[in-house]
Amino acid sequence: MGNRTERLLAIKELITTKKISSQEELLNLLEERNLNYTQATLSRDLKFLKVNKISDPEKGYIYELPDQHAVINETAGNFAARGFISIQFANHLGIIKTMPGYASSIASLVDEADPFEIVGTIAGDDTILIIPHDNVSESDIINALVLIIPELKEKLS
Amino acid sequence: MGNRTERLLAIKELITTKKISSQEELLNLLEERNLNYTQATLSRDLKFLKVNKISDPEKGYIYELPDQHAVINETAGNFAARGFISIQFANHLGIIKTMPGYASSIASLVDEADPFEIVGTIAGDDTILIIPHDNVSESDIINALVLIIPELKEKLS
DNA sequence: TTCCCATATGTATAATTATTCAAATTATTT
DNA sequence: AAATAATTTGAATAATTATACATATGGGAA
Repeated sequence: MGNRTERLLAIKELITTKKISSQEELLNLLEERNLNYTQATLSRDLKFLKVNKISDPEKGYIYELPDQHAVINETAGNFAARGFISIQFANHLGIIKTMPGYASSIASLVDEADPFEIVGTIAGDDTILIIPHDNVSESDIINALVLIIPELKEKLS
Repeated sequence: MGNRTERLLAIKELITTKKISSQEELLNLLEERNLNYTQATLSRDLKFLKVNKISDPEKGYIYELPDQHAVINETAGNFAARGFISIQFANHLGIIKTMPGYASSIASLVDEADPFEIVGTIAGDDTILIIPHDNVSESDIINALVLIIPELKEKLS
């Protein structure tokens, strides 16, 4: 034993690829992969993975991973917040680091909101350059960002 | 006893307004409204209403009505629809033009929805290349897009 | 009305899932 | 390394949820 991680990955894969409606069913599928555990462990795993049980026309109820919906579910702000990594300042300029691919969409949120603290932005793939107006402090910029993307609040304090 | 409808309405209301994590809990809340039933009936009601049980940080798992998502849902779609400008086809490839910065986030919606018409996407800053499977028509692609982002419907007809 | 038939519900129980407790394993500190 | 703490797991069991079966209720059809 001892391969909790392997088991959790297998569970995620099985849940996304098959319609599974009970822990026993899942248990058997894991067994086919030589992952032998008990129902108790599975119960804990499902809770850990925050697996939901949702209505299904075919099988009554089936397990589903939580982010299935979360993706669709997402607001622009959540989307931005997820990709946001950090902001630093150098020479009166702000540099936001994002996850790959997120920079331009986050920057465009800033541009659209058009906060008066900011002249403009330049976005690459994972970096945004924030160009502030004169006499605008770093904390002004941060406050403006939180205003535009409230979901960033936690990451920025 | 004959007020099944009243009971079902009460259940829906209770589930949307409170975090309820067991049938017994729900049973007691119904009792407070002079709706006296048994757990068996509730079990059937929840199945009838297609109520899901989803992970909740506070209470472990709670009941949730199935269309809750649909509403929030709109936001990601609206976000995408707002940035969408046009789609054209050339050489069996689709080219979506978006407002600056929107390309990658719209493309990721498409990727995540994974429609079987589409092999994959490549996104720049304001352009997405859609690579369809063979034998897929332009209108198939458009229909798939509308499925993924219903808000696009008006723009695409 | 009387006889069906479909639906709704309760009781009892089966099936499923969560948890307690102890043992084993793994990680951390001294 | 030894000691200690934290984590993981299984077995047994508790708690929760679903269902088989019986009974009741209400709505047509004859």
